[in-house]
Amino acid sequence: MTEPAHRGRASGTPRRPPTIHDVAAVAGVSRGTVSRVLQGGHNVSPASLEAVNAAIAKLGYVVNRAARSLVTQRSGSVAFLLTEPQERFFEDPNFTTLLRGCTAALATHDMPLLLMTAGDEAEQRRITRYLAAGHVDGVLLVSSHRGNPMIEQLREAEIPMVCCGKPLGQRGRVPYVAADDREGAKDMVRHLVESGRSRIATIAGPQDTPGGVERLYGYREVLDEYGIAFDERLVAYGDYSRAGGEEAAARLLATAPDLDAVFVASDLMADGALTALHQAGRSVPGDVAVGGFDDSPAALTTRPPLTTVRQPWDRISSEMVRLLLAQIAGEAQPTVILPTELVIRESA
Amino acid sequence: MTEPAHRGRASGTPRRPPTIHDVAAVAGVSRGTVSRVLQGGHNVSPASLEAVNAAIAKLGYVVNRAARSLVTQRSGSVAFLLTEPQERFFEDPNFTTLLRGCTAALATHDMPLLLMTAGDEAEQRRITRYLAAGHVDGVLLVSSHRGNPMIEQLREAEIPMVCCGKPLGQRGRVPYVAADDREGAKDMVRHLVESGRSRIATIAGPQDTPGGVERLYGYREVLDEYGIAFDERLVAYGDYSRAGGEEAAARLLATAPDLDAVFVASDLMADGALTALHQAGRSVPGDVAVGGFDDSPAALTTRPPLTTVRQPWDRISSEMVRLLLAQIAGEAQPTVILPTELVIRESA
DNA sequence: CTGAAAGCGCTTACAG
DNA sequence: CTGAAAGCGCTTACAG
Repeated sequence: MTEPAHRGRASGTPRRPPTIHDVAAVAGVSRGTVSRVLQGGHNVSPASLEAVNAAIAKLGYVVNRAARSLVTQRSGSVAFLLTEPQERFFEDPNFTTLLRGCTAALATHDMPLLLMTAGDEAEQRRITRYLAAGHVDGVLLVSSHRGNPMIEQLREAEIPMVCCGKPLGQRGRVPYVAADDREGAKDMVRHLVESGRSRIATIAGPQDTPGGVERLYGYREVLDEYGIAFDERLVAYGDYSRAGGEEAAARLLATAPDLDAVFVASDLMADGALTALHQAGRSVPGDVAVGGFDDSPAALTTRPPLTTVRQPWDRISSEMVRLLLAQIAGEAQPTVILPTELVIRESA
Repeated sequence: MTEPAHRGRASGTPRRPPTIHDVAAVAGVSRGTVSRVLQGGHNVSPASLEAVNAAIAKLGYVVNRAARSLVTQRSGSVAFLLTEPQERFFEDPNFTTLLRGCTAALATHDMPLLLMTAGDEAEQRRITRYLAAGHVDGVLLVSSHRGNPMIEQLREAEIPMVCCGKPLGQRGRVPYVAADDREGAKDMVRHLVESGRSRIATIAGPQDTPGGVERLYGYREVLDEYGIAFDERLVAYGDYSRAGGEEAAARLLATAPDLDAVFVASDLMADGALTALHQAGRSVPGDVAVGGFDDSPAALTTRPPLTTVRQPWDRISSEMVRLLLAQIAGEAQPTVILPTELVIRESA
């Protein structure tokens, strides 16, 4: 058996990892055969296969991805792109759960995740350029607000992409993965009605986000179902933040002091609403039942713990990765809507 | 002026971005000259420089990083590596702040960040292999617990690396960036003493983490400073979690019911301690002063808001990136210890 | 200051 | 099933 050609490595010289050439020499085959083994071992004799694998193990060979990328025109990596201002994103526990899930799902395929945040327009341009240049094979896009210009640009560049949540105001069809916001909201509001509440208010999210729109639709639909008249005074809007929820609840208390339940479109806002209710001297759930949305960690630390709607983040992330990889492989994939789950705790 | 050679692009054929060859053709120079412009424009005549830049703009040329990497043996990217079990990491607001800061600092240098999490041993092996193969130019390592095997392996592979927080139990010197835990703790305990507290307890972090050890040292040193005898009954340990802080506080209340202050080694644990104190009927800061550590978002939502020690996360992340890039450039860089800041609110 | 040429480490038709 | 060879898009001495 031939020893691998030792590359010179004077002290100070950075060590060079073994190449396919070294593996071929040790295994006694051509580089083409080594490459075929790397590609799955088709059209390779058992003897060659074994020799190559032994050589790979012996040398600790790892493929040079840059070289592979250069010929395959694939990077073997995927971008996780945030188009929200960063602060917001990193404060939202939903999003960190999503990031964690996507990293894990991609690791399964030995694909690294590039984290990119496009907070302002200059960054959006820089990143669009980067992505359009083919530095990644696809993009996992998180953008909750309507009219994101990057989506259109990425589509024009024909970069495989899947969004988290339905992208609002998009002409073309962009595949996405989302929880069933409307059904989730309906489950919650039905629960409120069935438990005897009659003056049910809602704190909706921003109306340029899919969750803001859909959860409000769900609320209205259940009211219709039960023949309850819709009352504008029972609707307030928040920005998904704690402070926003607190202010919205205070407004509701002023316009509709007789409310006996509030469906809040996020747990963070629900936490804020709890504070406002508390300050107004209303007990929860005695005087007012409160339902949240997300089942975020915050839902467990509020007093009382929040009854809420669980979003299946683990599945959302794994489905996003699945759709993206399929798209990269050239298979068109339909959008996926995942069911939510009503989690009953103490607040409603 | 010569038009760029249009590459055939039948419908369905993926579009190929322009290459250095196209730029050279449009600019009327050789590919070598285009490359020189890309490298900074040294040894290039003003006329050529201008022609090349115009061609680049006209074609929307972006360098192919895979091709560049192949020859430079540099990837132009950096890994952000987590060796903690993922769940913990993503729950800790300090860490998400760190991740955000590093992404932003690297973006400045047009370097993407690869997010990798090595939760178990299999993942550690896979990732060590990946990194040792030279797929990144350096590693930003977050690992708070003693005796992380990856650090040693990465050192052996001679991969540039900087840790967040002092890596405990490392033979060789690994450069790191950290807040001055001990001084921060001393500031807090001094504040407690100066405000008239005499039975000052502490809830320390795990003793296999630098923050756990150093903050406890700081506590003891200030006691010595003031000639206060150290009392073991005034020390409890937690795991940096809310629940851990609550349990530790309950234990302290049992062993030292006369305590009038607690220095807690993290805000999350302090939040838990507040709950325990509350349940025991102690008022804060009336009966017991509580000091935290981190100045995390949670410090603002506790009741009362937490007096705490701010860690300079923005600077920690930018310094980590600075050290790493210098190391990649071949310049040895010393460890950096950053000052903390006492933030006085209502709890102490 | 500039061009021609070698070479980075792979993959992939193409012959055989 | 296998090897020889071309080529992916760059960078970098080397001459001039």
